[in-house]
Amino acid sequence: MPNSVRTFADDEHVWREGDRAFHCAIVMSGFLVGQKIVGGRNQILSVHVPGDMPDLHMLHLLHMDHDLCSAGPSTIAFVPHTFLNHLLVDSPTLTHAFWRKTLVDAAICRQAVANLGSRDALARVAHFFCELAARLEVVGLLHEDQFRLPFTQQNLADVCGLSTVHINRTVQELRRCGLIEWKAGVVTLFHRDELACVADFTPEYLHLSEGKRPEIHPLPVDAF
Amino acid sequence: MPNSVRTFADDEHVWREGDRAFHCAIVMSGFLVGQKIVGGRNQILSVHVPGDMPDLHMLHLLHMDHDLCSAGPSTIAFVPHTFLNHLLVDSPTLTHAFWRKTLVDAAICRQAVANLGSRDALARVAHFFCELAARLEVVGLLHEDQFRLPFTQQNLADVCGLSTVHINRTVQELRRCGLIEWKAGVVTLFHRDELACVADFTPEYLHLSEGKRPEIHPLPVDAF
DNA sequence: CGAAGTTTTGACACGGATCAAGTGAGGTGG
DNA sequence: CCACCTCACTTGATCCGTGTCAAAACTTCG
Repeated sequence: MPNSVRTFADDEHVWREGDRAFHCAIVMSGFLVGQKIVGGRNQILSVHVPGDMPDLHMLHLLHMDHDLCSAGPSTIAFVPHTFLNHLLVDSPTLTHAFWRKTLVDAAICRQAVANLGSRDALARVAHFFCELAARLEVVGLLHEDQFRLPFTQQNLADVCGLSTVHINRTVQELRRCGLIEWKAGVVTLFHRDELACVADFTPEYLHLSEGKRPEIHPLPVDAF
Repeated sequence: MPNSVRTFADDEHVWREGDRAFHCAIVMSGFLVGQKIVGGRNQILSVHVPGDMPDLHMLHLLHMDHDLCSAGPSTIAFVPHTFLNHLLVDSPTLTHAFWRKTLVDAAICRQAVANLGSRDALARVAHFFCELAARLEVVGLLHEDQFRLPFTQQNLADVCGLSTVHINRTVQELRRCGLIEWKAGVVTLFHRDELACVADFTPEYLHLSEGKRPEIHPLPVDAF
């Protein structure tokens, strides 16, 4: 694919709200977050890990409705929309794959709504770690329940809709319970099952292990 | 389109979490909500108005990750996936339109994250009314800033992640300020601009008035 | 070594939850 | 047509989770 790669420092903007994008970003390394100032606070709407295409939706929408910003240093590849559009015209399969990717992002977003609307601070933070671990595992960035996370506690506060002070106390509680460690930008999960229990986390919404999309004329079930 | 129409009473389930769907629902009248029990509470993740296709994502995902449920009586049309898939194979334009629809739903979901994460009760409720009015206006169900809403205050509480008691007080405050009226299942917005101000509502994220998707070989800009 | 940013701690304030009781309004049966 | 029941809405009192403010300890880096 034709592409140009660019590196971003911590807290550098890839797109801003209102921007019109002519390229799709692909996270090669590091983390990107979708965010927006609302009610005087910065609210992180989505977290994107390597392999994600955080602005795939811009293929069909005219203007960004939030900022896209690096959290920690990251390297991003940009592919022209024109190229992708030609690709998609020729390949229904690829179209479905891309579409599906945006649908999984939407499912993750729905889960965030559930998280913010109905869980207390401890469960929210625990859920964040569980989800991130699950997603990083898929792309091979989780090693022995351990992963790099170049976030400040402020970032985590912006994800969880909490104050930094309270995030700090909540993270300490998770540490005290022996569930996680987080220092020098590295997170370790000590008891993933217990953490998942605290978080009320189940990974189904990530739609990870679902079989491939069936052919349009489905095969008999026992063909699988 | 081949379709079967069914009516649902208040609080009847269309799909449940884990279900596999072989038809797409289209809301003909009434309201559907996507919801999920989380942390002992019922959290409404999305609200669907007539014209919406609340489970369009099930064309590509295997299992529902939340319940779909009627709020108030509603009539729903069901179209077989097999039919839609054939339609989409033949029409890239329609594929883009459907894809785009799921992307707008995702944008609305992101806004819900912002809402729950960063706004206080008053702004959340006000935002809900603003958004719903804007969406109903598009489908011609808003008449003189007035629309039918067959919700209980409990439903609204589930949308906003608040208790019924507090929803009640918040709605009363909006009434006291002369911003809304809500009785007998009919909502009236008295000062939409002021309400939008309280809610910090801007409709861009609904991506309503954006021009149509340009052709893949774009025309010169002054062609519009 | 100093400066700036991040994490930690404590004291206190407040928004919203919870609990409990009371008021309606619509639906049903006698 | 009225008595009753149920469910939604309303109100008041109290409690708790989280926010805010302010300062101290620690880190990172120039």
